[in-house]
Amino acid sequence: MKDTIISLLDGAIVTLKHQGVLPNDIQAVIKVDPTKDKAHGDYASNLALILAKPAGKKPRELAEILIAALPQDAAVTKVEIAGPGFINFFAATTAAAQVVAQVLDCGDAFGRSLIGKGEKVQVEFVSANPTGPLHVGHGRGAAIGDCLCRLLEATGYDVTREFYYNDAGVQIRNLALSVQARAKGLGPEDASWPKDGYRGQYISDVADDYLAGASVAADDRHVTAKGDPDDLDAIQEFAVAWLRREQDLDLKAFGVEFDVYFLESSLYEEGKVEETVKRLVENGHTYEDAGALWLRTTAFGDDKDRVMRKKDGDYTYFLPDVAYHLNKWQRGFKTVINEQGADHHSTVTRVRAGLQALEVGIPQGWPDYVLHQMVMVTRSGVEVKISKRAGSYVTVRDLIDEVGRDATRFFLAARRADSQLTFDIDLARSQSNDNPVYYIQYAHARVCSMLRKTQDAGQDFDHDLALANLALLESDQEKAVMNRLARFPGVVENAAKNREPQQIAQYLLTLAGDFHTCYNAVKVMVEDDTLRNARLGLGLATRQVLRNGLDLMGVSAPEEM
RNA sequence: GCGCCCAUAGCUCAACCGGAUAGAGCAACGGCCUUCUAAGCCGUAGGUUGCAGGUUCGAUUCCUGCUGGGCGCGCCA
Repeated sequence: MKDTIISLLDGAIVTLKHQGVLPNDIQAVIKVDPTKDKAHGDYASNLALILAKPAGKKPRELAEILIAALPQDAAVTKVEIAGPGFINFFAATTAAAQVVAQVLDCGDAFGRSLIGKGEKVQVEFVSANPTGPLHVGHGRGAAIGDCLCRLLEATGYDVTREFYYNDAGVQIRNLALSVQARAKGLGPEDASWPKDGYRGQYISDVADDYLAGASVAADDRHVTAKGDPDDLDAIQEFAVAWLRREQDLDLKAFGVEFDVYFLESSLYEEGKVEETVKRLVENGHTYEDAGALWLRTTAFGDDKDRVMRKKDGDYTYFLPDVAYHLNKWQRGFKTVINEQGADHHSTVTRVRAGLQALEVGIPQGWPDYVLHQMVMVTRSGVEVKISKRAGSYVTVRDLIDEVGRDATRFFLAARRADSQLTFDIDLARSQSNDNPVYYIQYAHARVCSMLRKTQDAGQDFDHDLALANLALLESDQEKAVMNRLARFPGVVENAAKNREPQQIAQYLLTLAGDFHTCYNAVKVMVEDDTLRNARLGLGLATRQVLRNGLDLMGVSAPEEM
């Protein structure tokens, strides 16, 4: 429909250029948008406003000329000029109703597109170090990152989900020391407890399993405990595997799967870190000062230079980061999106600067970042800060256990990444109309119920009869639903392009609202076969889009509630 | 002090690369279940989009300055 209108307007411009009414050199990107207010018709274009200046005419006057030159089309019943010069189009019912046929025809594919042309995209998200269970912040990253991947897949990209983690640094040593302390019967209150040791209950669990000689299997490793409390390296190996498994279980419970787990240690083992240093030094972007090796990142927009190699000879985290991203580039990812907590935003400029200094043709501003702000969890209006499992933070699993996977995913992905999020446990777990997840799922279940009812009555849905009678869907409420359905592909495209998963959540809420309104206004189970089937067709199309949208968020679409 | 992000109804949040009268939900008030699931619907009320300027036909959206909040400013990650 939208495309039809664009081509009509295009036709008008061509005609007017021929007639000399419009200058030939005029270039216009024709924009047609669905209207917010149905008094403005179904679609509107600001073309006359855009062209007014180059055409040397007043907007409303130009709008009149454009309308006069508009080719006839059965899909458009009325065209009006409104406001400062908008051209409003009223779609014929039959034309608008075609979306129902289209949705039923496309099924799961409705809303999907090939915009990405199979281009490889890598999305790195979560990337938690294996030092504890995943916390809410990781949860937000997981929800946003996974939804983003689903959006990119739906728009035709070849997506790789990647999880990067450090399995060897100072913090991992700290983990091993903490487990060792527990294995030796020490607690945080003891004088010899490691400085900055991890205190959660899970540390004791790891220690117990280690002493018991347990085996753990994670996605990318399998380790059997040695049981010797004096062997710190063995403890470390076991602890990392144990927490990798723990995080695997967190992610599994959350319904997120990764294609690649990338180990920071592999960059050292394969000499990638050394290579990166060498390249940076050769390019003349480094210098030594106070026993450390520095990279002149200020030459690439950073506000201070950064240490690459500490005076003790170890590298800072920053260097493997650069090596890792070089690796991504070398794997052929022209588009890489890093989903991270905004508390790490300072790494963005740094990593990009390092990549520029490599001088290997990586574009400025590569890779892309999606940064999410902090999450605060509240219960009964009070911030929740502790969890038995992890000690000082709320875990993803705590939330899933308490409010369920659907609500957790929805709540964490339904807000813009760059605004702070308050996760209200009471709201998320309430089985009531306060809860937006249920509002959407209920709409889906309602259609399913409707379908069951007709089947019970021996009035099975007649697909052909429905499609032949879509013109009967005449009420304002039905039209509102149809117009909403028609917008879905555009919303998906936009959400993917802008990397904004929350747009899907928002869309689903409005679609569910349109549907509930329609449900109350228009009865589906009527005697008239043609009418009943047409309406049922609309219901089924709505169900399909709700399902497709929920699937993009990784949220289930229950058949009954 | 410097950098990044945010500020929209009493509360939680939307607003589709600048569009028409800024929208939902919750909370408040008034209605709707012998009829497809009331986890729903209809109606009423609620706003100087933090403040002050600027850009233009038009600004919640873009720019500048301020105020308030979050995060960061390690040879930690």
